[in-house]
Amino acid sequence: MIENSRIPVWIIDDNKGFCFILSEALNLSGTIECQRCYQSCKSALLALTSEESPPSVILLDIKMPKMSGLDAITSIKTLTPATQIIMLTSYDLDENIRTAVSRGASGYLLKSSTPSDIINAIEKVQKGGSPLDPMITKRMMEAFLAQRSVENRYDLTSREKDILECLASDLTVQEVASKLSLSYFTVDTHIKNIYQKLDVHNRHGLVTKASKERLI
Amino acid sequence: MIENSRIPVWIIDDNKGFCFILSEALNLSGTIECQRCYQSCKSALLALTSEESPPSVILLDIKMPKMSGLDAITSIKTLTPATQIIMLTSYDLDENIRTAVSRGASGYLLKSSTPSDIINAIEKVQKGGSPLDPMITKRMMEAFLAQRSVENRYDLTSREKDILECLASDLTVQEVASKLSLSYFTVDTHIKNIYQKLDVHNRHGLVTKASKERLI
DNA sequence: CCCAATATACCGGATTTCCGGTATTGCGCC
DNA sequence: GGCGCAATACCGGAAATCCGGTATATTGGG
Repeated sequence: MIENSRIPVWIIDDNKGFCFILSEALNLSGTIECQRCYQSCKSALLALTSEESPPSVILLDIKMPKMSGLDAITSIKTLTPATQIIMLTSYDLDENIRTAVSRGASGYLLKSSTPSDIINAIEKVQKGGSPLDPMITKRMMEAFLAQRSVENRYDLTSREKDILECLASDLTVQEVASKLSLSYFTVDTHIKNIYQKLDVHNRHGLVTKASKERLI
Repeated sequence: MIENSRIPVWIIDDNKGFCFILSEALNLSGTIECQRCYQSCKSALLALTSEESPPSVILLDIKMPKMSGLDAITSIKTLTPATQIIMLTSYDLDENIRTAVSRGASGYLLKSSTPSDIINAIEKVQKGGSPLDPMITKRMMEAFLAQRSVENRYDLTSREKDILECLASDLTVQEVASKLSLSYFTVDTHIKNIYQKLDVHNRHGLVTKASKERLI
């Protein structure tokens, strides 16, 4: 069963030379068997529909003539859902990454990766992981941080967030006070503090800012 | 050239009986030649990849085992972009319609359509039209209307829209007045009218409502 | 030509918000 | 134990908003 334990992999990339070299490298690893290389999505999809044993992992380029690798993801995932897809491409545009991940790609590597990076990624994905290029990881972290909600961005306390919530949903100070079982004055104080933190000076400015920067 | 002028059509629907009947009906029309029926997307896609002469029009069901007709649209449009797709399905969920149209379907009929409806639709799509079930058309109109922006939905006058714009961007009544070269009282009057139309009673309520329903 | 709608403008009183104070309690941390 | 911070609470005056009036000029359509 030693040869059966090797992970079956296909490569879809219109660069024939790249396919060949990578294929050789993968096979040298001992744990991976690169079975096929396709230069177009169409031929690969055709093989997937007729093939009785789909690969465990597909390495997929984005920029290819005719059908883009991004579009191929959906088709592959529909035809053979169990096949894991790792994008292996030169393009690191945020939009491409988002699209790939949302369509079902499990990993995203850049072509600047070394063969051993790719081998690691294939093994990782086989274990249910999501291998990402370190550069991509960094970018995702940044995006994640950038998405911090207003409250966090402005260091609002949890109580202040409660108040903000109420203020956004059209209640008077008095109403907020009863809703949260607080004194009118307490709410007033909180509001003053929120205004200071968000650098606004009235209710509509607050709502506008909060809704602009997402939240509410 | 008489037989060549007939429009080549395929049907993809897992209901074999339905395919057969419809196929007969289409062929009786004289203008249409129903060449193939497929009971699954997979077999149809396979045929499309190998076939040298794809059909002009495909009638496509949504609910099918394995691959949904909705998912097939993308693949068909990639493989043979010139092929027009008409959805022919029992499902009239808005979400399905949106998906189908966004993925490239040209028409959307319900299975309650008569054979002559379907024949008309095929001929219409061949001429570059977008045949839609009357029911669907109605629904789309409603959605279109529902998408009217707040101002339109609430019949705001153009001046009121100006004011609303300013109010949303954190200005006091006084500031709005100078910005638009109006008297404080005029702006105040407009605001009263806007409040009445939008059924709110204060600035933050207005901003909240406006931003919730898009705008700003 | 008149009417309805729109835009403009004004008044005054009630209500709400804004803001700068002050103050107490509790909690975690050095 | 003291310090800082968060949460609670209160006061009062200034400012802004809300609202129900009233009123005039313009304009487009029947």
